[in-house]
Amino acid sequence: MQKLQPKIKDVAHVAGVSTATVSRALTQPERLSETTREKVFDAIRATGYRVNKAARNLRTRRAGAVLVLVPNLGNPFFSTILSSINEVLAANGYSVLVFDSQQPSAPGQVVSDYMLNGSVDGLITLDGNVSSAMGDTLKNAHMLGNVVFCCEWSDALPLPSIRSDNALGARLAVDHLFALGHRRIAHVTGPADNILAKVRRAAFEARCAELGLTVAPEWIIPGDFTLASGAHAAEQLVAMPERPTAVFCASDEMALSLISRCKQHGLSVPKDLSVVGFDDLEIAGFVQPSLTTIRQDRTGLGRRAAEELITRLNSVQPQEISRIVLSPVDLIIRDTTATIGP
Amino acid sequence: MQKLQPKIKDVAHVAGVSTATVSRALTQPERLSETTREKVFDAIRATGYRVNKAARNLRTRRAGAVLVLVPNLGNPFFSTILSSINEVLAANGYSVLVFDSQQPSAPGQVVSDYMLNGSVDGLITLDGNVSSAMGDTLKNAHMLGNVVFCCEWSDALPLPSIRSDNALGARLAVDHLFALGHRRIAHVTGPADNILAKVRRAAFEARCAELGLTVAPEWIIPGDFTLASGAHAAEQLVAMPERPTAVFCASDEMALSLISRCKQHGLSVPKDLSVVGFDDLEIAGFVQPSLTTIRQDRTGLGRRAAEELITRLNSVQPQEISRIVLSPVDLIIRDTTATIGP
DNA sequence: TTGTATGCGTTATCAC
DNA sequence: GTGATAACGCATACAA
Repeated sequence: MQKLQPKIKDVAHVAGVSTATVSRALTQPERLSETTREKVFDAIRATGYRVNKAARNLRTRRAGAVLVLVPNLGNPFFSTILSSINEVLAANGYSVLVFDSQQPSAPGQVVSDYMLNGSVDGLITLDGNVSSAMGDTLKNAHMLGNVVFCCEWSDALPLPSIRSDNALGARLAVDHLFALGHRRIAHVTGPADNILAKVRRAAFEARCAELGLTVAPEWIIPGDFTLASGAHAAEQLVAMPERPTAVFCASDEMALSLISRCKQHGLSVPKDLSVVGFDDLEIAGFVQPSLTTIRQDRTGLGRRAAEELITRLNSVQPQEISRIVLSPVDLIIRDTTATIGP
Repeated sequence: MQKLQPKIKDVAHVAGVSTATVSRALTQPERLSETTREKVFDAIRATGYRVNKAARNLRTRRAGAVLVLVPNLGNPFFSTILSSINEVLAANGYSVLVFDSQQPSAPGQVVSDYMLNGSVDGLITLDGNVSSAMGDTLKNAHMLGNVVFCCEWSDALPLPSIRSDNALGARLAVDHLFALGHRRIAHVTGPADNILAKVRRAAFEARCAELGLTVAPEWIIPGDFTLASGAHAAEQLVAMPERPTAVFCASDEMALSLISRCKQHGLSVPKDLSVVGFDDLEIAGFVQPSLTTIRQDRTGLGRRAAEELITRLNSVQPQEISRIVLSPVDLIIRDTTATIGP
């Protein structure tokens, strides 16, 4: 005895009004007289009515949903941001669809589909490596105005971007180490094709140059943001004949595993080596020694990206402009950095 | 000059066939002759047509989407699982909607809405603390058959549940410590209302009893899975007059911060205290000393939960049965456990 | 194998 | 302030 989901017609019948009135009660209640409005809401409660999302979406040509493209969902850095994006969007009546861009299926294709088939109204991408093909597709469909970058970005696409002041973060790290007396500073990078890695590395090198510091080529150690690459970087570091006295890692995860691996080699942090991370993951404050790092306002990044998108979705004619919002970063001084030894 | 999104009618016109034929080409291409099928696909390419999801959903009464309810998206434990859920669902043509149950809005209400208004076809919940009200609502709508638990579960709802063998995990931990000579073993629990915490604690106590070990009440230290609570537990531990020689933590995060805090108090792990965690987060293998822990197959949990749900969505009449799938756990012996000192 | 015609449940346009 | 009615774009029962 399947009891069918009540529809707007059933509510109208119970309330003794037309379907149009029920619909209005749902979408613009202020336009109804108080008495009919209450009649309708009573009927809605009585019938257990829920609006059919598909029908509404079809009619209004809106999805009430947003897609978030995440590079590696398993990374806690991104999932925290996703959480705050979810919070803001949910509060504004939007559902959140999520897609991991690490998946086998071509992400650009998938994302375009979501946008073009009306599954979602907009896109927040935490992945800067979006294909230009995707950009073209969305542009042709006049949907490029509903895309916002968060954290990462692409210089090829002139879109709003909410990001940390990565260059400042790198400078803060270098300045801090410099002030502690360090003159031989290494840098563990992120993936070569990652925009964050590029910017942080460039700023690191520029600041070192400004301070008159020489950075030997071998001190630029390639990493990829992962724990494993941090450990690998440590191996290279300890093997250097003239070891740097400090290292700036482009991510906390690399910094943490680098420190652990250095310990295994008998190197003491910060006595023998000062280490600065980037991100300020929660665990950075709970390890021993606790990690000096550059804090990113992850919650703020997600929140502001979501707000930016909502603004654009609400505007009649979304502009394809590359508004850049820089989120502040802070140097969090903990226990992995110290003045250089004798 | 907004170029309107082409519809099925436009494709039909270009291909010189009826709209029904175009629709069939999309949904059951094998039922068309090869020539017309190709004509249609050519027309689809030519027009840049994409099916309108809302219209299709309205017509088919399906959403092609699944909701995943996550308690604390920011927790890497859950986000890894979400990632593998995403992978399986995407491969099967389902979109993934995500909702963080930590949000202010009443999760049960929100989840029910998603299910009842047709936004999603099914639900995978990683949160065992779903309200019974939600259960009732879904049951009334005959939608309870499309819900699957993953990791956590609720004894009040007879639903399929993909979970780790938590009791075995606790036993493995105790047995390992016992074999190393430990007789005074403490336990840091998860939140009191969490089903995983309950099961792990009960199994811990039961195994200790079986082995003839006494567990002083104060050795059961309340935690809540977080880093902060692990540090707090460490404080209590070091303050004990007759300290246990080993501790089994209900999560890796608690274990990691407990170890760090103990170090600050001059306690050496594993010399003065052996520690076993639970989860096997990736970082457990990258800290120094590396963490002995109980591995959960997070990827497998997510994958199997997704597969279970898909099976049920494909079945004509989903059963409301409480099929329990136990995912194996493994003791991963690393460096935080050692034989008891003299 | 293909075409015709109807309806999915809602909102928007127009009357009243 | 409210009601009748026509779309929204697609999939399917039925015909051919």
